[in-house]
Amino acid sequence: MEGNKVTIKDVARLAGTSIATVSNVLNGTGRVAEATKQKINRIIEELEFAPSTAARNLRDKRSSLIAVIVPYMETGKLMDNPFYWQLVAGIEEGARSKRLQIILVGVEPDETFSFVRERQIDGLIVIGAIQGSEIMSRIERLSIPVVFVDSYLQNDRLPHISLDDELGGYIGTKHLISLGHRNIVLLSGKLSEKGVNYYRWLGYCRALAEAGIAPREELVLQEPVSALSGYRVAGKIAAQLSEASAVFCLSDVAAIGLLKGLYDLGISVPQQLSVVGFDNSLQASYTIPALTTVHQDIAQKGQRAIKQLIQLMDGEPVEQQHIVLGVELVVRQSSASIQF
Amino acid sequence: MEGNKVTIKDVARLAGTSIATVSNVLNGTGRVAEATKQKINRIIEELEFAPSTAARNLRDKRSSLIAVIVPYMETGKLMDNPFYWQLVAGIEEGARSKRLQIILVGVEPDETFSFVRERQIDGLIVIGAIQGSEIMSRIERLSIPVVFVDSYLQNDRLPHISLDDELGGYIGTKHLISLGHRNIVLLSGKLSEKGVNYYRWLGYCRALAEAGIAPREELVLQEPVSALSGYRVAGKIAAQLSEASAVFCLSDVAAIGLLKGLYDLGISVPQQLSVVGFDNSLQASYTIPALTTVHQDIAQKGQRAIKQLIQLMDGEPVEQQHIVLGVELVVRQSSASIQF
DNA sequence: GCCTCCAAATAAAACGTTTCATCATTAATA
DNA sequence: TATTAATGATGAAACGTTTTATTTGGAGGC
Repeated sequence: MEGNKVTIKDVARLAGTSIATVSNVLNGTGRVAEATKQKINRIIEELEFAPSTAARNLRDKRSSLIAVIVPYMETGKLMDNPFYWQLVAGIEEGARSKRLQIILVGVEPDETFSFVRERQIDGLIVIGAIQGSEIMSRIERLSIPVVFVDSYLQNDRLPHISLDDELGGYIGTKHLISLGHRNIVLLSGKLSEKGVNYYRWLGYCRALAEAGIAPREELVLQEPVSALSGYRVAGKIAAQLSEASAVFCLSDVAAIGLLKGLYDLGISVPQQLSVVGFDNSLQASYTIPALTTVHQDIAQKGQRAIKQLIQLMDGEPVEQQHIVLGVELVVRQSSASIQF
Repeated sequence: MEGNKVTIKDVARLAGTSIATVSNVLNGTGRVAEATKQKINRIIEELEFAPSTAARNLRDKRSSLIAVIVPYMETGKLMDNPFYWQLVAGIEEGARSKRLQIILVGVEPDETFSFVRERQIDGLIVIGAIQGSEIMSRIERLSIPVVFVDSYLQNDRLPHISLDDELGGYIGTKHLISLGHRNIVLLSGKLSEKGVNYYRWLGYCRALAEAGIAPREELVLQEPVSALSGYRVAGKIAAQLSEASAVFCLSDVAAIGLLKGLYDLGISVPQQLSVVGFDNSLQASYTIPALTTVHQDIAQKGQRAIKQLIQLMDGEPVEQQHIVLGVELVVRQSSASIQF
């Protein structure tokens, strides 16, 4: 309640100094006598004075706010894949340690970014932007520091953190091939948008080619990334793709749905069908059977993104514009040698 | 690029009017001739003028920013339970439709909230605050609209959205009792903090009492809410609690871990042990066997929270200070009649 | 032709900071 | 003692809006 907000003026008045001096104490700038400093600090404490960010922002033309752009689904909600939560958690952690705050913005690929200029957002982290989308040109005109995550851009000079998706697709597939599988279904998201799925698919193709296996288009299923998709695909595989002996899902959530679908159909994993996921999400080790999957360090992805963004914002040169994080195969129980 | 930001002055100059008029056009206030309005709008478009939120905030003493306080774990990251993501997604959706932005703040129970005053945050959504924690008195002194979610407060006049946790605990337990179970393990979070777990536990006790079953303290396990906890508990049950025929987990994540732990130990669900979860998370229908669980509408929880907060911020009277959402039992395959 | 009234437009203050240039005081140096 | 240097403190401008009170310029009424 306390009526009106206490301002720097109140502090100055009570301390018997000028507001400039208070400001100096606040920011550790200029020279202030120790005694004065102490006195002012005491009064600040007493009054519970908190400097107005709005005034600072106006003065400094900065907001110490960074926006994280998360894609959203047709339902109007943020993507429900827990992957994003882990990513955001990583970002938030890094931001908090630098006393930055993040604003979370769900945004449709081609939506306007006016809020960035209006709010004088200091930096932007964009998750999952895709080549050629309107978003890119919009962002470039903003001329603020931006770090892309999991985005594929024609312009390689833009800072971004991504994964070696192609390699991920490759090692997942190769693993299955080395187990004797030749008819490997790929359960992917849309390939037309050249995003992460596309590159993982390239890796899949490379592994097949290397093994002398002709790629078959009907084995590549493009479905929304969700558990439900995986579940439904199980039926499709049983009905139309009985020759398949393995499925490589380009996300763990889809794999989880698939495992369940197969279970309901009485198809045993890995005896009758091997399943490999992608992400090594928190859930991956708790599926039955435990999911063999391509590991990525999601939290680190977020941390690297925020770290690079902060460097950019501080005007420090960034050592690497494009950071590609590694992938690693985690073999668990959902994949096995093909049975004859 | 473009050098400096374009301000309302630039617009006024080019339109040959005063900035006051431009401001009026911007906000639809005052009277301004149609021709002038058109001209100004054209110029705004042309210049891509975006009014400075900082200046507005300073003027209006508002920020049109609401903060969502999410608890974080000892690791320094936001809680990794996907539950929070669904909740935040619901909040974000509601906020976006009102052109509000949310800032996501990970905060340790007793941390300072100075940023709220500094940023002149207009509203606050606090998730999972508990009675008696320092947080409460801090928040009250802020005197801004606050909506609590999943929080238990001594002060019932504070607006909050919660679940009928007691009932949830009751129906989950009752379900198991009706299946003939009498030795029901409760896998809970900490009960000393009187949060959601505490009230669910009360419901558990009530159901037991109603059935004339004496509560046994050693059946109530207080563990961190995580899949790993659930997994470990499986071992404990096998080793020390062989008389138990059912486990009621107060979160789906823990149930998922438990199912896996039991599977690894060769204990079949539901034949040897029934398992019931809580939340009906997205994963619940994909476990093997599918999880019987107490359903709550998480997204709605978030939406109601933001809706109520907006009402509060608009100064509208809120119909109900304390909204209690319903729970519902979803019976799937992880629970069954006790086998003799 | 004078007065009143109304629409349209505006000047100026206020919001709460930071910082630059300046000033006062004391200490150090010649 | 006179000059310079260093320290500590300050006044005032600037940041970009919104809003209140005021001004301007006609149009209508008499």
